[in-house]
Amino acid sequence: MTLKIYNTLTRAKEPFVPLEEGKVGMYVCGITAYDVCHIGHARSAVVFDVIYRYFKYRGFAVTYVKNFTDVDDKIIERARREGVDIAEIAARYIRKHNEDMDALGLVRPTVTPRATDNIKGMIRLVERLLEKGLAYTVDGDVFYSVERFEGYGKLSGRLLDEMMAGARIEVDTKKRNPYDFVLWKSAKEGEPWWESPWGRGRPGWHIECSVMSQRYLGETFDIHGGGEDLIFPHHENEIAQSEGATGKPFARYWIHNGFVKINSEKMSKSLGNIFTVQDVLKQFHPEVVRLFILQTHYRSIIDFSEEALKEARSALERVYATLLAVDERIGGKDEFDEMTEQNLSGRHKDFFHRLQALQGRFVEAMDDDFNTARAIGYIFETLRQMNVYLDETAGDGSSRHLFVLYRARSIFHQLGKVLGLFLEDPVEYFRRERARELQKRNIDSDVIEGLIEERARARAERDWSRADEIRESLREKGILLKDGPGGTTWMIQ
RNA sequence: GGCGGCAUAGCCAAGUGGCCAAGGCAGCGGUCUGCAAAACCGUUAUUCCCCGGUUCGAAUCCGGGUGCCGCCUCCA
Repeated sequence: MTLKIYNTLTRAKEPFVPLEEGKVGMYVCGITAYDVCHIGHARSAVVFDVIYRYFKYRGFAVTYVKNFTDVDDKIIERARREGVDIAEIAARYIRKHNEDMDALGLVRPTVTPRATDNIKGMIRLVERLLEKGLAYTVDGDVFYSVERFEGYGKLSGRLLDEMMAGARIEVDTKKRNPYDFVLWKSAKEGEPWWESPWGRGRPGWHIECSVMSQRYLGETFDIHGGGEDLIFPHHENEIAQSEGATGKPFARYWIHNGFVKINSEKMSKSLGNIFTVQDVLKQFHPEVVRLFILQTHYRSIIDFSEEALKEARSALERVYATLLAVDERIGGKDEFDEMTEQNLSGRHKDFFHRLQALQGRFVEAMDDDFNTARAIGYIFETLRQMNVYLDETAGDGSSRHLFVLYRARSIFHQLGKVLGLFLEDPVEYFRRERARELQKRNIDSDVIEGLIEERARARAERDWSRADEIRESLREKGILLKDGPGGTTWMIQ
């Protein structure tokens, strides 16, 4: 089976053939550290996290590089406003970024380089571009001359001539072509600077990615990723810089994730509809957020709303409810060495085969341009079969039955590990979710317990109207009671 | 103006030439229950925006139309 990837560069799904067999080099544009991460960052991060995990699942040795931009106009602006050093701003938002990403259950990349640790490399690259006549200097600024690079526009699929026709372009008399971009920017008074052959200044936006990708992955590498908004101009410019300097192909496969909309509107500061990762994670379990993201193909637009998150939560709860049932059935037993498929028959064997089929279908879906939506569909299909199997085998304590359940659980964990889902202990999952909901609603569990006791007394006296009254009053607060043989338990809707 | 994307059930969303058009949410029916809820099971699109065309056969390819959206400016 071949893994296929949609390559923005060719606008087609292509079989993935790594540069070096069994290895993948992957560079993803990280954040500019000037503000907290929002749900759009979360989507991109989760998507590439899953791609990273899937490559590893498929047995590749992956080098995953994700950079931090820690010098930039927006950082400088923020530092000025707060009256602190840019390093402080960058450090603060890198820290917050890491907290958010850890909370979302992301695997840390192999390397997370920072722009300011690579200034020398950037200067060398700019010098190389000047030597090749692809760049020019004006008053301490260095610009890339897009007209001198033949392939300019190949990633975004636009031609310089066409763009010039209608675009709004700021008048910058220093540039020879409006689409020339700055490689090195001279420092104004009060701005951070580094010494360079062109005087004190700082790097332009795009140059860091050319330098850091090359440093960790080589001049040509397998995969470059980021949000679709980065296609132009950022990634286009990276190609111009890197290929212009080396004369070799830059990234071979370009992967771009789609945008997040908020309640059907574009997320933007002016609309004030930016949801930060922190806010969302206060409301929802990280796996709910991941499931929400991964239920849509990564290249499609996804519409974020509280409603959509709630739907994802309902779906995730079903998985944990089943895993809980499986855990309860299995108990602590985990020795099934003597069991094999040959010991199975009937419905045990049938379900066992379905489990094995799931693995194959999962890989087939993921191989098709990381189709997590389809893969998750297969998982839910198997989940239903698992519930049927659990029903049919109620009361069965045989070791062949427990063996099948044990395998089911481990397959769910194995596939879940690729998606970053279903990894919590089910008991712990429900405990945490209940606590989260109580806190959100500011309800004290002692009060609930008290009412339940009162209702238990009423029920013992067959005072159904009083019992129903209590149930109803709790239901109004979103507390649902469940009467079971061991007493009454409750949950939050 | 240029480039590109999308349109599939009440909602979300897979599917890009051929088994009954995945899956999730919601709804409905059932199991269970003092009644419920939760959970579970079952069920919900003769049809894939419209009109033509290609084909033995199309949601899937081609042409036209309509609607929505993104990028071209910092942006994941």
